[in-house]
Amino acid sequence: MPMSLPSPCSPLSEFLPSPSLSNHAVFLNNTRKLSCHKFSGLKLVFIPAASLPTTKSYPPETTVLQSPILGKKEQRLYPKEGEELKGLPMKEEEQESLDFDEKDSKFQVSDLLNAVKALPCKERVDHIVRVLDKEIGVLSISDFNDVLMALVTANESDLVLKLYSGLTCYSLEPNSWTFTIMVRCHCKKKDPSEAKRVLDQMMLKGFNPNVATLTTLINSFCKIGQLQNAFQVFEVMDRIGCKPNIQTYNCLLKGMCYVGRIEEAFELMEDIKKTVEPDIYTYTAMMDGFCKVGRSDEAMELLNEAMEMGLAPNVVTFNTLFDGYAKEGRPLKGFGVLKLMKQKKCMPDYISYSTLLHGLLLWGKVLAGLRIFKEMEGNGLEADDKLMNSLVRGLCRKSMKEIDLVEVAYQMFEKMKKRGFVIEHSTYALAIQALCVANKVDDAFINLLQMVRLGYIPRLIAINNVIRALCLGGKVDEAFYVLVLMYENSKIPSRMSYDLVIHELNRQERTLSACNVYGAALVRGVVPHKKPRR
DNA sequence: GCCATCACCC
Repeated sequence: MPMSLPSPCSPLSEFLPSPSLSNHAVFLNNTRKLSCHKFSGLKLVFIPAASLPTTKSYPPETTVLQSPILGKKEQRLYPKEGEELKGLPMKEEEQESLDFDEKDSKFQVSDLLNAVKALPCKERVDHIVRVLDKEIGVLSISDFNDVLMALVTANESDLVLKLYSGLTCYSLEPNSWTFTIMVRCHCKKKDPSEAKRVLDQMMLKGFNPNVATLTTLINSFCKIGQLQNAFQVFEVMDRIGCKPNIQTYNCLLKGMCYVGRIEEAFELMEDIKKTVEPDIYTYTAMMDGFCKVGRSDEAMELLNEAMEMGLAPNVVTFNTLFDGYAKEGRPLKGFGVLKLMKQKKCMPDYISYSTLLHGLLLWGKVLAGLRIFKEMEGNGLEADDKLMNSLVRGLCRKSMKEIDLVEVAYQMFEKMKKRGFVIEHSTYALAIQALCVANKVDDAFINLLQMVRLGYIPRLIAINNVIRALCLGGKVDEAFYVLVLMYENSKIPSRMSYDLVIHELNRQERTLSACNVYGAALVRGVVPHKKPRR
């Protein structure tokens, strides 16, 4: 029986998350990173007026905006001593509410706000930065909203909260739009519960939220797996007669997939088809759901269905499939996806290539990976440090089974260093391990020294690998040097480390040295199994 | 006015 869309008449429990989540694996792959916002370079900080280095006095609760990126000392919000303040004269009641110590202070943002209002949303913050060294003063709630909105857009949630909490200081009453902004702000901070409280407050004041606001909140709950709360908001929507749109449904669909309730999500999708027109987001979300649980073929079927419906898959749609096949252990399927993608005139992007490449490397398809890497570079997409590290690690891992590859791996590793890529600890570790396996003892030794010089403390297993390789090659002095290097970096070698060195010293009949090493071990609280030969 | 999608993990 098809599941109907939740409404106040249908039992909510059908849509609520099961008490124990059936698919924990889903969560493992959902550590998402915050994307860099256009304005992330902007850092606006509040400085308590009380701490401002000025002879003018400000009310203790007053804070001013200051941007560290302005840098210059001259760019500030408060006037220089003796400087004439610009801006409109303050209204009587504002002066009253601000409770200035000096009533003749004029703290204005009117100029800023007027200029900001004239700008499109996205450019507002830049402008704020530019004119922030002018004084600030608040006119109306809608001006206030404009500043709040600009700051939310600029990912300055904390700043928004501070501004909002000072609202009453300026004798301003929040209006519908203020509440909407605050809901968004809390959602952006991944705190939908707080957003819900704002929503309740908003409705208590007689304002009705619209579909965009409610969808934001639903999405926020879904993103942290709180489907029950998401559906509660969905219910509110129905109650106030606000019609959900395709975005709303897509959020719920995604939420269901996120908590592993794939079948229900699929049923929901079928119902969406009956209610509203699904879009490519709907399909992509469902495909992602299938992919995340290892059902990429079904995702591919959905892609075909979407295309038959005349929906144009985008780069995200395809990238979802790359990831699905990669996780499933069928990374070569990615080549077919890549081909289809190009057929559909969809340009693969950085994520396409890196996902495919990671998948190939993960499953040992290193040569195929190299091919993709070259195609990627050929398309003008430069691999970043992380991807390069990953590629080299993949090559190293593979080269431990296919010794011939060790040269390719090591060349790439050295090329990375030359090009100035950051080499991660784990990359050094794997390179060293691969070099040991390939019996390139000197290179392994050199790289161990190099990584220590870079401030990495190698793990015992890496240390012992190198010590073992050195000892096997008779290079016991170098092996001993590794021990010393460890002391110097406050890392106590293991019993195994000492055993290897003592054993080789014994073999070379360097009894005195063996005794010294044995003694050194005891001093550090390690009792080697191997004893110096008498 | 404001709302929805994808990757790297060593």
